[in-house]
Amino acid sequence: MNKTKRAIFEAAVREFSERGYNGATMDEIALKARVAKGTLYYHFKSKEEIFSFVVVEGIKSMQAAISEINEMDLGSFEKIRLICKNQLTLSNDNREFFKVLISQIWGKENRQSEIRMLLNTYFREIEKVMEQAMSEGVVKKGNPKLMSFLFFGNLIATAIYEIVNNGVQSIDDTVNEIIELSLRGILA
Amino acid sequence: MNKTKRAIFEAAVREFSERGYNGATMDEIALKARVAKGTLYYHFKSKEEIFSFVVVEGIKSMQAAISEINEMDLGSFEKIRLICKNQLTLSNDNREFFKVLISQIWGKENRQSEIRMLLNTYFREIEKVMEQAMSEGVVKKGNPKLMSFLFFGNLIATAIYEIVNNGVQSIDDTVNEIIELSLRGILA
Amino acid sequence: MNKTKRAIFEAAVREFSERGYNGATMDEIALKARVAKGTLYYHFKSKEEIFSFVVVEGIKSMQAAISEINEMDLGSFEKIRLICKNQLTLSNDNREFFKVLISQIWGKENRQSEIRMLLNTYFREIEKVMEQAMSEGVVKKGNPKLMSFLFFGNLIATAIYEIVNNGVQSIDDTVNEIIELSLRGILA
Amino acid sequence: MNKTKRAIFEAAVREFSERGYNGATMDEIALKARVAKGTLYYHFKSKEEIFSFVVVEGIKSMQAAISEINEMDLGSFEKIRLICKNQLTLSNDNREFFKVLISQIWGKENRQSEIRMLLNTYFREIEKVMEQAMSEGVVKKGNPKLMSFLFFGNLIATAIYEIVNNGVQSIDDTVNEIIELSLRGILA
DNA sequence: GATGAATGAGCATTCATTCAT
DNA sequence: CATGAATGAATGCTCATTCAT
Repeated sequence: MNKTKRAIFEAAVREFSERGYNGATMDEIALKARVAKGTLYYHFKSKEEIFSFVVVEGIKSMQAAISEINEMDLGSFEKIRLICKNQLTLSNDNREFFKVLISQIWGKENRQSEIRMLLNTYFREIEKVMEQAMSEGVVKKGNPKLMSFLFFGNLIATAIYEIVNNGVQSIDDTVNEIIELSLRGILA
Repeated sequence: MNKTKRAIFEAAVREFSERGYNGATMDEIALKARVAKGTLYYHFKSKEEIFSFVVVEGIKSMQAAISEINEMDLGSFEKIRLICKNQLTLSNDNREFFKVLISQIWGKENRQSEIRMLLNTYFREIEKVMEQAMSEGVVKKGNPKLMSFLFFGNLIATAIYEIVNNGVQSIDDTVNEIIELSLRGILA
Repeated sequence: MNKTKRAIFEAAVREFSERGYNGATMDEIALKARVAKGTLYYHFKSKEEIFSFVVVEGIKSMQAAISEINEMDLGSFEKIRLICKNQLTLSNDNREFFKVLISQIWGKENRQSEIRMLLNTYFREIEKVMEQAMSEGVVKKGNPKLMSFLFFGNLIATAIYEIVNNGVQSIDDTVNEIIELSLRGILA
Repeated sequence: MNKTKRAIFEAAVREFSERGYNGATMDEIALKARVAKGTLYYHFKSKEEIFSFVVVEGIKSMQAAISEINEMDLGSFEKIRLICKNQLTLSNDNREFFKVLISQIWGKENRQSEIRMLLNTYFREIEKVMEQAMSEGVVKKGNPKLMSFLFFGNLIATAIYEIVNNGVQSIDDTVNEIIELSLRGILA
């Protein structure tokens, strides 16, 4: 990705996360990227294409992080802990992108179906970890698919938590608490 | 709410959930409600006002359900179980509205801040239940606010689960599994 | 056709004839029709639709004129003479529309194919007259289709003649000369 | 004209004839000519200049053909016959260019006025032939200017005939029929 | 000679809102 | 109460032209 395209990419992430897909304007993306509006169209065919690019890149990098951990020589338990921490931190560091993602899961437009498909491959990655952990007896036997969604729900919850009470608690503390609650439940 | 206003309300919920706030059009709402476009403006001041109305009504009814349960003569544990089940079912039955809600939590617009404020009062309601449960020793001591967000995260996760694998599992089974996992954690 | 739609129609004929399809702008049509730009889209779906409407209406009225003459109780020779005169006058009176037509016969766009199809039904009308005249022995046996095209070529030639030497000769004189030349040829 | 310029010229003729002046794009011309867009501007100052170049070249070659025939040692009658055949064939062989020409006779733009001026010199050439033929008694006394326009109208009619019924009749047959009809008229 | 990235003015189209009936 | 024609600001997108390499 060359310099101009990267500038557009970064501007787009910010704009989409602030205004959502429909609220975002090409004028504003161009302004934020400090290029002329025509330049957007030199590098991308349309607003939708910029959006897709943003989403694909983002999900790619979240998956890449999981794969990396999965290939480490660690037990299932440590892997799960590490993935939790890693993904929570990642979604927090790229809060802007994450908001784009979540606000566009719903709905009937093509780009929205596309996001759901991409997310599915992401979920499958989490599922695999859960399945391994189950077979190792680390995690209760159960529905690994549902677990992967709950995991994702936690990411979203954290994102909302952050946006509603912005910055009253360190992200590290939040992450640790969430991991504890998810792993061991809330009952005394 | 008279007949026409109710028709507009219901049309609006559907339209907003299908297209999001910006994607929704007054033309389409009028069409779905089978009234003339001008009629929308007789009953509401603007698109934003219709949207607010939809959101306030929805959150109101979710809160009402919790209050009702809270006033029952039950122990903390049973209350939590009941609220879980009730809210998961409610968010599933009103999936359309729920999608509107989630897609609009993010962003800087006024209506979005307003939603976050309304949600906060909802979270506070959940928090109270958690606090009571903690003082009764039913739930681990911890951060009740965070717990209320994780609870909400589970609602969202279920909604996504439903939309992605639409209808492969009965909602009752899903609800029970989620309650188990949330209460007791995933570890073996 | 109500008042507003008529105003748009007339503005469109002028604008398209002055600038061609691509050169014409919706802004200018709105200006000429003295309505807001949005009004164009209240009455027509798109620029193409305005264009189609203009063309269909125009060809319709040229065909109507021929049909009317065809139904009169006249001999073939008189009919041909009358149709020549009538169509030449008509195309001259609606020079603006006629220019729109001719400039858009060529090319691969949908609207252009559509025009050619409409013109074909027009040509067929002329053909019928020629066929009748042949069977009555008034016109030489030959290719009636080609004759109908030559007839149309004469209309165009007159239009060009008018535009190049604008107004140096009365249209009536021009018409009579053309009829003579077409009917009897140029040879001495 | 060097190789690159010729490639651009030929690409331009095709593009202009397919899309008209305004519909044609520099991008597409560059693509068709297999050169970079900037190269167009190395060889021509602007889109208008390419267009002018195309038109001037085309009319030049049609005039050249007439002059050549005019200089032959033939009677008026033979000359007219030869010119008819020659120009009809030429306009058919360069149908693409011819379409560009006709679609741009109309309208108020500078390039369109320019075309009309160039055409006038072309018409004058035809006129001369007619005048000579009249003085020799080969052609009826009359308006030689109008005759030259009718002649041009026949070229156009043939072009339309060709485009509408593409290729159902050999061009040679069409040409002969047209010459007959123009010279001797359609009456029996 | 030739290239292609970058530009920005211009354009078709959308849509929330108004208002006379 | 209800309507729907009319509005015009806003927006996605196109494309001729420029210019540094």
